[in-house]
Amino acid sequence: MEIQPQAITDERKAFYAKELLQWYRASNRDLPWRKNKDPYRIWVSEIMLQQTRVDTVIPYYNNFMDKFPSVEALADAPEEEVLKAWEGLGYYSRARNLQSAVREVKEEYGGIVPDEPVAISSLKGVGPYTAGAILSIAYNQPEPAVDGNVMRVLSRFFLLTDDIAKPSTRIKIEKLARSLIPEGAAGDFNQALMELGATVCTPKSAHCLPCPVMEHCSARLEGRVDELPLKAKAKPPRPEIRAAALIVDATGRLLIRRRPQTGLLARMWELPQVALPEIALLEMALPEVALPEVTTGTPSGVPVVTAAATEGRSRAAGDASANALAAGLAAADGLRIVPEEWLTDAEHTFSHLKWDMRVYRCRLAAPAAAVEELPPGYAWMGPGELYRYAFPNLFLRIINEFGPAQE
DNA sequence: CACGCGTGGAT
DNA sequence: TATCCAAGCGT
Repeated sequence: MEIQPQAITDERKAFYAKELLQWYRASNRDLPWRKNKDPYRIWVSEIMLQQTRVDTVIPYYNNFMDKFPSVEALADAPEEEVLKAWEGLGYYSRARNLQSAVREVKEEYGGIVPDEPVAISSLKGVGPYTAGAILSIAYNQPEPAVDGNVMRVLSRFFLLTDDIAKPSTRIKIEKLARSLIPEGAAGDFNQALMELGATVCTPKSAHCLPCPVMEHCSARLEGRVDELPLKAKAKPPRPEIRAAALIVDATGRLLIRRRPQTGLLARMWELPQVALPEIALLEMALPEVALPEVTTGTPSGVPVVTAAATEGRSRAAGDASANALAAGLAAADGLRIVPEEWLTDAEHTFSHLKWDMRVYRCRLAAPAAAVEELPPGYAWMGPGELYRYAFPNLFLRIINEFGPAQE
């Protein structure tokens, strides 16, 4: 580790641990998962807090604990209910892994969350950070819990210049963090590190004046707080143009589709939608042009939108994406639809992917008698049944604005 | 090790 | 508007 030789000394370590612990015990936040040390409650909170802010988690956590207050309750719940309780929180594999791991705890450990590093680390969704957090907070074991906060805070105090985006750096900082844990105070100390990072020593601006350890902080003493921690830039998300179909039948039911078992948004519900082929991308880039009114089908039998696209979008672009949507759903699922009206564009950025989605109001092309025979994975969602299906936020917003009333 | 995996707040 | 990034993990 590239550090100043004088930066890490027993004296500085002792100062750091003592001051930080005292600060935390005097001023820590009152959070719902701090009511008691129930390992299950700590566990759920740590999973929810992965890559997610405290303020976002709190309402989800309270609702989740109401619905699934114990290992037993969560183990016995239907998966759809768990996903529904996670709806909008993101990283949905966390929910599936959590329930899977809780079921293992019920079956293999008699419902008691294990208190040994090897056992707890073997549970699905429990990595090095979460294992350390549960062991230290619930069982007060002297295990480090190194998250982004801890890497930032320690990088600054001890002037560590390793790239915190690299996995190897986390390993090194874990060793340092382990050596800092005060006797008998692992839980409070680990939380103190994170609390400092979340409330004082924040990424963009280190608020040094209220910091309990500023007096001996190496980065501050060297005037290098703004440079640390060192972190490699992430790759920008890959753009993808898509089109979605909002289809409501005569009784006000919305046509929805369940996503695959694995991958992006696994097992969540969505509007039927496709990625647009390159040809559509090309046409969308065209300037507005005058086109003859098209009222009949294309050679491939795919219907063409007759209403001119609105909102500054060119006629060519609207037709191209709507046609690609109809062709795509026919090819992928055997679902025959007729696009009727452009509704809106929805942009959504994932960590690694950026969707630019056109949404069309469509109708089924199938004869009325065949409408009940849907392709596999498809379902009709009746009015007021939104509570039964788990959607990612992107689709929730579209459904709430343009879908049938949910009362 | 690099990448896939959501969402929203802060700047 | 663009960028960062938050109590990370699985593959």
